[in-house]
Amino acid sequence: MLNTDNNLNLNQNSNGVNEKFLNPYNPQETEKKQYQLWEESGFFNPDNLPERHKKPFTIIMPPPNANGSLHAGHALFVTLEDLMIRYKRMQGFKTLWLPGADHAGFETQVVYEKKLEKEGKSRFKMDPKELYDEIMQFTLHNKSFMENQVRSLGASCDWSREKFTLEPEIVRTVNETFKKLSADGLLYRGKRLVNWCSKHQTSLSELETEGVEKEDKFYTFQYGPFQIGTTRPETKFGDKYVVMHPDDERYKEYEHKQKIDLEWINGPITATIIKDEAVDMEFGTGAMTITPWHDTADFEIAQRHNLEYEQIIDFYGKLLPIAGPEFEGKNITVAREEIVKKLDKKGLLVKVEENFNHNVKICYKCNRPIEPQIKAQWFIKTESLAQKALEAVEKGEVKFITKRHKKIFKHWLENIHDWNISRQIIWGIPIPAKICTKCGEGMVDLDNSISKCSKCGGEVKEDIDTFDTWFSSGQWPFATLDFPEGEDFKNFYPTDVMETGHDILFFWVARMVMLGIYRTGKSPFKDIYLHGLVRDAHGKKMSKSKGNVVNPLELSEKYGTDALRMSLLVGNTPGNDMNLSEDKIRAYKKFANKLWNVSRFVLDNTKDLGEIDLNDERLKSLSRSKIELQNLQKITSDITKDLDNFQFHIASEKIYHYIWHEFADKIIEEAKDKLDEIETQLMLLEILQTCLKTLHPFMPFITEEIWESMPIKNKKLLLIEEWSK
RNA sequence: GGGCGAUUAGCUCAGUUGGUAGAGCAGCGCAUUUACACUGCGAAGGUCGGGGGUUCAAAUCCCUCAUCGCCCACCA
Repeated sequence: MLNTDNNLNLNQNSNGVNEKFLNPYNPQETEKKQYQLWEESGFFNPDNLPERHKKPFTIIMPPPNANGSLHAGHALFVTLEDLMIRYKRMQGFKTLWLPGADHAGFETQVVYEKKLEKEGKSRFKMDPKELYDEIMQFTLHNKSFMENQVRSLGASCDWSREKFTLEPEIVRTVNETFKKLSADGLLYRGKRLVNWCSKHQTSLSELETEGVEKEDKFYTFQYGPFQIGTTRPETKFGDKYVVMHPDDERYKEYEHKQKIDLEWINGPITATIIKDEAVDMEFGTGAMTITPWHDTADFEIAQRHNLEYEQIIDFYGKLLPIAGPEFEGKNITVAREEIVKKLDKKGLLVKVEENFNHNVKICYKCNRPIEPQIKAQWFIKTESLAQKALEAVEKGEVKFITKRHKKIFKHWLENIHDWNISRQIIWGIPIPAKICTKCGEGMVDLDNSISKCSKCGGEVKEDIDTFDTWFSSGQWPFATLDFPEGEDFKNFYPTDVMETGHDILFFWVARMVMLGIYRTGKSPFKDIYLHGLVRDAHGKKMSKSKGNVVNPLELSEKYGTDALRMSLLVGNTPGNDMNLSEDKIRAYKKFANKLWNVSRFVLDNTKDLGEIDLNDERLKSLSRSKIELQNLQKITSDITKDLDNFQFHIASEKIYHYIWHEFADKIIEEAKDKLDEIETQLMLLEILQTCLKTLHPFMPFITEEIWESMPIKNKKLLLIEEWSK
């Protein structure tokens, strides 16, 4: 299947140019071969790098979710991180790029549930253990698939150190953090209002919900002497508090905590008047009733005044017995109109306004409205953690490449809420805790040794919830380096660059900084490079429903990985979204071809030199005298500066421009008249080898392939060649 | 309700300390025994969203307006 002529031992070309250069550049063949050579060389592993590689440079790879194929965003991060790693490796750093795979708790469970649904099954009818094992199989299968995709994008990461988020060592670290948080008083189990998704049957963090504008009917009801407005009549069964602003002149005759009798949905009730400043006097009538169990704002009011809470809606979105026999068990979506009808009949409906615009929270996965519910969950007190993270940013221990993200980051940390880390899903790390069946007390229990409640002595049961994925992945940088005792932790922590998508700045980056400092005392990384979203050619967000999703592997198959990589680098500024079009990739395929032909020309016309030594005195004196070589030096030094400043979009364009419009268009054209001069030949070879080195981090495959044919003595892999100074 | 980003050639985007506007694609013209048709070369194309200001000089700094997009926020 392989064309052996193109594969082996074509380095010595005493009788003319390599045969392989007679054909156009063939990325598919080259890429497989070169990746294998790199991997077998062992140089992806920092321990195997030559002596000169001393100072560590580390990137922890954002572990891709092991639940599907890679998308364009993955191709982008692999390209950016591989660029940095290859550049630093050539510069002589002891580079570690640590790959991983994420079980991606809720994400994967959602993917798997969809699969189950298609097969007519439901997770709620399955044995939890069986379900877990099935998802594990599914994940491990995808994991190896995903790893090969990362390979084919050219990632020079150390596979020997690869970590999976559900490995025992990772789980141990995560559990210990949980315990430490508890010991330090930063963890509590509280009955708090959580974002409940009735479809997925789990609570979600603030970040896992989305706010959307929605038009609803706005109802005004007569509630005793008051008129109260609502968009959610179905929650009103339990409303027995009517709240107004203490300064509202209209209601000054009523006193705080005053009781009044009134007629309501299912008959007469006694309501209590509450005065609270949270009420907006300008809105509606300035009076409202509250449903503390199902509304965040109401919950806070209720807490302030020590009011009673009642659950109206169950966890499946159905009304509870409190709604009375007429409504009990009905789905809230159908009950709403019926309740309005009933109130109307009783003469309590004042008016209905159509098209009332308001914000509602929805589940970011299924877009169903979130039903706030009170539930006992584990919460992390985030304030002190956030404080430390802010200090690290202030002191410059963590730097943002895109300064606007520093602002966004700080703003979020300054307004942080406590973090609910309990999830009611099976696919994840089980929370190592016991819950008292009597008083509800939660106790952290890593070694399964607690058998009765520490507070009331009651029976305990295991907590069946799992951790929010981000709680464990927030510890990724130190967990993967075998914190606290491992050699890797001592050598490679803190890491150097965190490169990831700006969409997970809060989800992940902020949590890593907080938890990293909390566990290790140091920020887990020094520089944060955030990339934007990869959009389609016209700036539209890629989505399966729109059918504009591109598969990076198909593109790399079609145009070559190097071309794909260049198209993701040129003109892509840090932090900003980018558009990816096939036209652009095609342009860099042409560039690869151009370089291929340049190399053919140079190699074909420098045969007289034989094999030369890179330290050849002739090259050195040439560098001092030739204007072309001085210009080249200027270019490479500019590019070095750009790379150091994370200006990859500029660096990539510079090398592209130089090779095509300087080297090929001018230098080679002018050299054609004096090809018989040794000096000319030396110059061409020198420029070519410098171009290959400089271009290697951007386009690793073709440069290594050409390098293989360079007539250079004691040649190493280009992968570990020295970066041109 | 706050905050942020964008607005540059027909399209998609670069342009990091202010110094006569750049790339890819599309379109136009020329070139076919050559390193390269998976091509080369050349030309064309922009009052840098509007208005105002600072400056010898502004796409770049400041103010303001407009349109689009994103993020954050417990207003029934």
